Amino acid sequence: MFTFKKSERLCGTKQFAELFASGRSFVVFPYRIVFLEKEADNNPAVLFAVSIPRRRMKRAVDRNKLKRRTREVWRKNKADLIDHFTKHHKKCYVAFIYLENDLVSYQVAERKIKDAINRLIKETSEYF
RNA sequence: ACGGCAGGAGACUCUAUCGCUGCAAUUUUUUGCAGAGGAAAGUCCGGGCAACGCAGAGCGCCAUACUUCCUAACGGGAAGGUGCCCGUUUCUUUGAAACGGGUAACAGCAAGUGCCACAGAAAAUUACCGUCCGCCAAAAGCGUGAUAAGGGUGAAAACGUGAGGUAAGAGCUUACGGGUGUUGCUGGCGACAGCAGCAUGGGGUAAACCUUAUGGGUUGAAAGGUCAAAUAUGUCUGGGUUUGAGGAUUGCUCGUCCGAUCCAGGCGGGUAGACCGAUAGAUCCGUACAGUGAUGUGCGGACCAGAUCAAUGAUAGAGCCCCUUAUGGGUGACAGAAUCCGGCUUAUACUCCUGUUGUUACC
RNA sequence: GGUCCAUUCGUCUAGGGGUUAGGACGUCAGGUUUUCAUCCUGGUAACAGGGGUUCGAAUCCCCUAUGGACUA
Repeated sequence: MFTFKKSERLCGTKQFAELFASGRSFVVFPYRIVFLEKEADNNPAVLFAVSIPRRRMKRAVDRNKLKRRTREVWRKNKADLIDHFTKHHKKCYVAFIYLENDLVSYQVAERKIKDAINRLIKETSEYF
């Protein structure tokens, strides 16, 4: 249940173009969350991506560290969201874009991402 | 003992749980193994590899620059030569020699051209003051006159000192010293060194244009190849004839080719995406031999990341280290593979080693 | 990933070895005006950082930092 395989990640030019062209977004600082609901198919219900702009984090070490922290928190907390979408026979693309100029600790990131997941469930529920 | 500087080596370890990427086995969900660096960085050089120029040649452009060697190659490295700087010792007190260390874009301004601000007479066929000669009885003054010793300027001033010589002077001559070029001999593979002879007086600047020698065809894996939904409808290969408007071809020129038509043959091109390129190699470890050394050769052993919106992580505990200190708290630098190798440069907490230097204490 | 370029007052720029680095806008002070604007006078303020070549470097060369362009 706490897996995070290749099939659960957002890959390819087309998927990213679709998400950023027609997706909606909100901000839970320090993350901006972009998401797009779709009809369910055989693939996993939620596809996830994280993006750290080079403009904000100069060094590759810091960008890697943040991406790994974000993915780790997502891996541990995504279960509620997957239940929510499979129950309504939908799927969803989600991207997290980092907005802060400094590193955040694991504990802060975990609290913020939990908030973001709850907000995402609330936002998408209005359409079902 | 402590501190500074320079160089070199290492650059956190282990356990548990939950995950990620690749490979192998098992077989259809499990198991096992492996999983960032000394700089992976900057992209400053050199190569492997690949495509292109439908043959190629020249010019241009770029790079390098003491010698010999190493290397696949290099602008890298090793050993040496020369100049400069520093230290020690000896002779001696002007200085010289030996040893050790550091340093050098160290070919050529004695090939040509350019530039050398201000100051100064003059910045390179010198002439303001001065000295001498001539005109004039003399002085003052004048001169297609001679000269460059003395003066001050400047970053830099036309070999230095003594003697002779001269109207006055001057390498004009000569002795000594030192510079440059060149010839011969000796030593060295060579750069070069030593000795002897001859010539010469020649400012600096090539990280100014340039000359000489050597090297480089151009472009880089987003190169390039295979399969191939969608979409659009032509295009390629070989041979012959004719002709050259326009075009293509590496920065330019020459050259070459495309063009028109006839004959024969073929079906291809290609976006999203997938795969190859792409991870076994100028590889690593140990050892013996050759060599002053860089390095090479032989033997034995090992397999050591391979992703593609991009893996190598998170949590907890223990140890190591630091600060306060019996508790407790904190830190672990620089930094993250992207086609692969060899270098260079830059960044680097802490620990250890070597050299050098300073302070304090003791003998 | 690769290939190039740039960095000069607060801003835009000139200068390509030789005075005190020039100009415009801005800003500050004074003057003009009853006051403000305009105008006039004067001031302030810069060669990205480090090293080298040279008598002398903003300029030439090397390293570093920052910013930008092109290439799918």
